[in-house]
Amino acid sequence: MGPALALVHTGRAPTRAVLTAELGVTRATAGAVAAELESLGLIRVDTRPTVEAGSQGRPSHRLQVDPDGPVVLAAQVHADGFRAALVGLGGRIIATTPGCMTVPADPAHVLGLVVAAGAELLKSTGRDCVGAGLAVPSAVAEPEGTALNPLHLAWPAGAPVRDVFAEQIEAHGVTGPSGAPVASFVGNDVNVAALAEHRHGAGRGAQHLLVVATGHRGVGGALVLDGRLHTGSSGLALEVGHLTVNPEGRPCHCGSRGCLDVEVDPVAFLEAAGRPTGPEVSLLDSSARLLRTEYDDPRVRSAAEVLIDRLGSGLAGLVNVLNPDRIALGGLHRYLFEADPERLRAVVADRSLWGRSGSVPILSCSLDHNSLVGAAELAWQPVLDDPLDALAG
Amino acid sequence: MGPALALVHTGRAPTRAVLTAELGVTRATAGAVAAELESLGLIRVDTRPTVEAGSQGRPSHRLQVDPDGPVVLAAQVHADGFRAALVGLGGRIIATTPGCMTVPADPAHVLGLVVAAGAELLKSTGRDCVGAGLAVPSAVAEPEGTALNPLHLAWPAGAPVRDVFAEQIEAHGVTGPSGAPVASFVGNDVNVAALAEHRHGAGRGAQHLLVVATGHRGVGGALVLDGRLHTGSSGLALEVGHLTVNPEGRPCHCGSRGCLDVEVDPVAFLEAAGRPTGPEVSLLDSSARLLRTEYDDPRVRSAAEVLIDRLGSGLAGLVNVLNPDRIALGGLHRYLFEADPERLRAVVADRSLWGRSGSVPILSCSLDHNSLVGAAELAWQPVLDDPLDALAG
DNA sequence: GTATTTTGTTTAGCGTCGGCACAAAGTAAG
DNA sequence: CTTACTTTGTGCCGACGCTAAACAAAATAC
Repeated sequence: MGPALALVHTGRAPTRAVLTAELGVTRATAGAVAAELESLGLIRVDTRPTVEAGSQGRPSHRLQVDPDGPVVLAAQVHADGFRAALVGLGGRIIATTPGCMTVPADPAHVLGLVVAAGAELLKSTGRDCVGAGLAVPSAVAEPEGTALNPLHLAWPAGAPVRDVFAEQIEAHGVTGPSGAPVASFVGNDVNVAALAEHRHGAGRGAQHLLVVATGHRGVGGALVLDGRLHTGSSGLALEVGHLTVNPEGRPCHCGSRGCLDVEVDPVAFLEAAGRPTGPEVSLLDSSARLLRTEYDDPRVRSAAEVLIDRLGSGLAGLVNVLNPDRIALGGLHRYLFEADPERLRAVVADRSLWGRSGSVPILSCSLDHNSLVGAAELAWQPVLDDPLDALAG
Repeated sequence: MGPALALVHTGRAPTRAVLTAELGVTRATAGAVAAELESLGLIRVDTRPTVEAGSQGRPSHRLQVDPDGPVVLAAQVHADGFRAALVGLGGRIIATTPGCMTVPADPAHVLGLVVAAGAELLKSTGRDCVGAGLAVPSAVAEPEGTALNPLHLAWPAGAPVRDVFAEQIEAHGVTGPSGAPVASFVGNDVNVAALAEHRHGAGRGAQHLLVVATGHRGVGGALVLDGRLHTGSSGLALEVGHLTVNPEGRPCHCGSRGCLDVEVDPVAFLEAAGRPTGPEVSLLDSSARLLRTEYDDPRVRSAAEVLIDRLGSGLAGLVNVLNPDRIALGGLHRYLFEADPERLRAVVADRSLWGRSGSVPILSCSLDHNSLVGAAELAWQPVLDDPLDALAG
């Protein structure tokens, strides 16, 4: 049954006829698989006649994820607080808490709060839960599941986030249909956001998707290869923050100088534009506002151009190494790109080796809450891989 | 039957019992698969009693590739000439031509010579041929199969090497058991060398293997992910030659300065060591000799240390992005590494972000003629994937 | 109204694999 | 030397999943 549910999940199998073609099996087999998924309550077959212009033959029934089907619990923690959501198949956010602010606290406390919020959502909606996923702003070492640099959270380096999250899931009674605590997964926020963008957003249809994004501080990268996240052999791949993008640049805590991490982030931008870098929470937002509404201010524009050139230099280096066929940008990088798309495209093309790779399409991330949806993707993965086993076991 | 032959090919299935465990099937199934492969003439079952100390139970028969089985034609062209070989399963070189020198000439001429040499080997040995592979010192664009920068060969950029190679295979009557011309494949020399090292050399058992190597001029990189070559979405990944490793370095033809390509190659080394850079053909060999026999010369040592530091800087950047669990070095990089292994390891560990990734093991490439064996791997791949289909079709 | 096209379903049959029993070939212990 | 035990290899049977093929259904084309 393998990848059939994934095809419906990502919208690549709108009908049984397409599913048949995508799976490379007979209509009989595809029909049986669809019936099985329907009996599991995961998908629905819409038998209403669809008005499709210019098509001959018997109209096909539409396959769609069951809007009343099971959900997964998605959680995100970041510097300022946390958010929990319930996410269905297809990346649909069924319910979400408002963004909650917290003071820094130890992992068990913060994850307890976010899991409690998610459990509350489950209770109030009455949905079945089949998994849980968490996105954290830190590299996550595999296979231990520890957070190596949760600096923004004031957590100790090496905090065992996977285990703590699993404990909280169990403690708050987040159980699946079988009554046992659901399986839980933890990933870096940019990594899982890339997964979400690949399946439901700006990365749909890309073979190799590179995502680069900033949060309030620091730069993250992620790579989706043939539909799977590339996290390297110990979860630490795509640490792109310390590519050199300005040989004369400011020193970085890593020991080098001119790193992407310190050269292309909201602080660097606001300083270059001569704006205050006051209360931390709004650095990204105020950068975005500046780029969108005051781009005719010469200081803003020239600051943006300098940062665009440096970002382009970093992206070109990544293009030479990874040869992706699409790039999606998030956070400040997205706003810089949208301020002057052609400039960034030109810099990347100019500094990457092959015109062909240089012309790699660059897009903005297109999903709201892509880290939440991505955390949910982690939790959905076992169901996508083997629905029968994941729901029955 | 999938990966069974690949397990024998790479030495991971020495007996049927191990094959059973590796495939995760029953003994009955594994035995049937082995019998099938034996009937195809690909492997042999050695029933002689093997002396294995300390093992209870019935001794197992050894599975080995059939030394008299079919071969593939492997070809390599480089700046100075070419070489052809016949390679059996297991990466065994059955026969090889001596290295042949040529003057630069057009692709059809050079590839005609190398294929003719290979055809001659086939004729003189009387072996069955089931495929052909070619390694070229140039990026190969996919899916076109064109050589983008065959500078060392004095070929035009964009030369359709795959088509030309296939034409020469057909023209010289290199046919398989069915009588049709064998399938042919072309790859970049460092890429296919990485494949060979992963399967039969220094990369055995690695999950994600990074290979960096120099030839006479220029730097090449390759990445093997979960046993498959990562060539990016258009064949141009791992162009590592233009990583910046020396911000104050010499200008590079790519427009930047201080690129790995010009900072860590034989010319840069010999110049730094105050040695002549005369006749092109021996630049790599004389660098190697210098590093092995005159490392107590202060100028040699200090030149080597400077280049080791720059190489380490480039490798650290790649480690941060790719997070491999092993690195294998070839060409000059190998000799630099062997001159002072601890220094290179220390630089890589120091400049990569995580101590854990920093401690990634670094090794020397260990196969003779790894590009030839790698070219053969390309040709073997269809047989490994589906022996029945590849040999019967 | 009839033919054509495409989709969906039913049935029969084939091949692959797992489970199981049994045989084979060694070591370990008496 | 005999017996017990462990591990490997093989033959048989049944469950399962898939394909092929025929049939049915629902639209358009003429």
